Amino acid sequence: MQDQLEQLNPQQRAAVEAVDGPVLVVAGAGSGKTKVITTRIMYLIHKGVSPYQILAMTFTNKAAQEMRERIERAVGSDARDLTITTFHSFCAMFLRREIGYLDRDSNFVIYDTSDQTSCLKRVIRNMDLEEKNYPAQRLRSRISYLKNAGDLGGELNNPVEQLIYKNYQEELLAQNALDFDDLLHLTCQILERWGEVQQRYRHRFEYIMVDEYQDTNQIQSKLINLLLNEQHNLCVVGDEDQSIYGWRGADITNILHFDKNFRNTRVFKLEQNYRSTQSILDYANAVINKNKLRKPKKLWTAAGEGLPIIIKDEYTASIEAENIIQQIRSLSRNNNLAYNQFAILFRSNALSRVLEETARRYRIPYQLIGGLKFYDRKEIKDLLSYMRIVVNPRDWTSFVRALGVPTRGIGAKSQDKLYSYFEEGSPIPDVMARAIKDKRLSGKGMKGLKEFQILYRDLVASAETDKPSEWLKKLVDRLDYQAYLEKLDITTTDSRLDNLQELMTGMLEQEAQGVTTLSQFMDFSALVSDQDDLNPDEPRVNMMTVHAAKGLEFDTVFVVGLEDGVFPNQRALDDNPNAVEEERRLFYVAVTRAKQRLFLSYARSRQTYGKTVRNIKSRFLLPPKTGADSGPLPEKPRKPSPWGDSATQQKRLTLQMERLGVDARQIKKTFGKSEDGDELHLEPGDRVEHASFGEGTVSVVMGQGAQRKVSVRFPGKGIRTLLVIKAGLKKL
DNA sequence: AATGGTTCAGTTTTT
DNA sequence: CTGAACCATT
Repeated sequence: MQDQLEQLNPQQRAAVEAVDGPVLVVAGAGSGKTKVITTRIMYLIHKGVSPYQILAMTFTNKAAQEMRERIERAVGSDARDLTITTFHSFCAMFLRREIGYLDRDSNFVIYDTSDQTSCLKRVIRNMDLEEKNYPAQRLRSRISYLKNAGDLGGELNNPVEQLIYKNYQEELLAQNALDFDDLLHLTCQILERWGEVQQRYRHRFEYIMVDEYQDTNQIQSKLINLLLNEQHNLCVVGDEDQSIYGWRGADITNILHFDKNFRNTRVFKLEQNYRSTQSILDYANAVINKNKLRKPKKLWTAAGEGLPIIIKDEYTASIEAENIIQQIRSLSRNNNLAYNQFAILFRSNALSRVLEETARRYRIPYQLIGGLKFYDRKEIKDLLSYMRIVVNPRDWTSFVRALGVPTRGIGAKSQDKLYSYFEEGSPIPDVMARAIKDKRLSGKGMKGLKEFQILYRDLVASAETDKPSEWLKKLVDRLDYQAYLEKLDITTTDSRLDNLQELMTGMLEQEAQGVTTLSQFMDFSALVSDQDDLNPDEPRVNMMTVHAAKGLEFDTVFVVGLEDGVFPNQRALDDNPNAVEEERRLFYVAVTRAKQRLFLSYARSRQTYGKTVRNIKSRFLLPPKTGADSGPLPEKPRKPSPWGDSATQQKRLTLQMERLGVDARQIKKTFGKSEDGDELHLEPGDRVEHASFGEGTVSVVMGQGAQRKVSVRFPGKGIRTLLVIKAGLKKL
């Protein structure tokens, strides 16, 4: 333990050792925040606190997993009893145990954003309202905002909307479903109303820590208060300058007023930055200094001045993109930087198009992070909808979806008829039985419904005996889902089938971790994001929104589209000064992602929604220290082939061939036997070594030959799925 | 009921 | 430029 403490700087160490009472750690960007939290937890364990009594809340699964693994590496199996989870997972687990207090069934399903929208549409349809006057998506986000801001239902504009809201909640109840926000609300409700439950949890968790506290909203802060006992052993870590989720109900005053809300708060400021050069930090400090809603803080580094920041004024967005891609190409060559050391950040996803096109044209590999989420994809949602009605026979939203995949001759009118049975309180199996008995549907629809009924029975039976992965395989076969996808759109079938394979892999991985029921898998799929899917070892340029980049770092960062109306966006400019401050914090987050090089650019004109728009440069841009806008960096003399040995060369060629769509067998032929993934015999449980991840344990093996893939659990890096021929694994 | 063509509105998203 | 929503066919 002494070792761990000595690795910390004085402020970090003080924050770690201050274990009792309320503690606020103001952790600037790149100041070693995760290290402080994990060391603090180890320190608590070292001092004799039972891991069972420690709770750490994060916002993402990725953060939670990372912390758990860091601690596991240091303290071993003691880490198992720690509760390190996201707010939503914590509440889901809590409610599976305790929702009975509210007279509700613990088999509830969790509705994601698109389920919520479908459910709202059902409600609006039931109310005989014009759907175009009440756009379900807009209402969904308003309702969600109000729930998060702790302003339950009171602030909707008009009586009709309030009624929609009321009916929506009733519909969720009838479907035995909770939306993301309800997870938190119902948890708080139970803790508030039942003292004995609250006592149980308050005594269980003696020490509570909250990560990214600047992003908590009212309901989350309320939850923490409900869990906290009279000792007030609460440590929150965050940075008000990185609060960028206000539009979702996050309340920056939670962190700004923390020391007022808790008397005797000890405050520790982490201002030493271990990520960026001094020029980057100076720029970042100057940017954020313009904000009023903050407490003074100044990042510094021992790393030295570094390269100047470069600001570029471009005529058009395509020229901007072109210059960036060329810059990446030459930096990569001259400084021997792999493509994944670069990131291009933008304010909104719409800006990514021109960058993608340019990267493709120059054959620079890239990966776009964010966009459509894995579990939001049609093919995934289709199959999950079957899974969900098996687990929860009241999930009408999923039932309707499943009925339409593949099409069974049951359209809106028939759905309405079926719904009338559901409204009377029948669960889905009864709805089907009654509709068939009463002959409520005509010809085609009746046939479809009968087939569905049999399928449903079989799926329920299969769920009781089979492992989730076997269950899924049966489902795909029974639906002849591949044929359905081909008929739907042959051009997308391949990628959709890949996604199905991915779903299968995810399921096998979960099974390897002890998941045995569909219900457990469903919670997992509802509560993960695919931020975890960011593949840092692939040598590809990263493109993402600034929101998606939070918490990440890259050697070289390009921030594009720095124009008034784009970044800051128009909405913020039309709104109040606080909105512009949030945009500025977003810009601050963007620039603090860079370790060595930072390029900022704006274009005088850009295509928006297919129209050419002229913009002026962003009010956020400050002149760089060196004065005038600089040109490209002076190029270093070219080094001889930076790509090293022939094995690396071969890997690169393989990658390139794959990108060009060369058949796997052909690749195998080109490189001979050595590229056969079967050569290296691996099975679950094997220990392997990877060049950048280090040692890990194989959890799943799938596919054959050149396509053979393995999932490996690397402590500290999570589970990675790797192609055997590409990964260069060494068996230990 | 399903399909194909038209019009129309639109940023950011940890769960 | 994109998807969602709407409308007119079969």
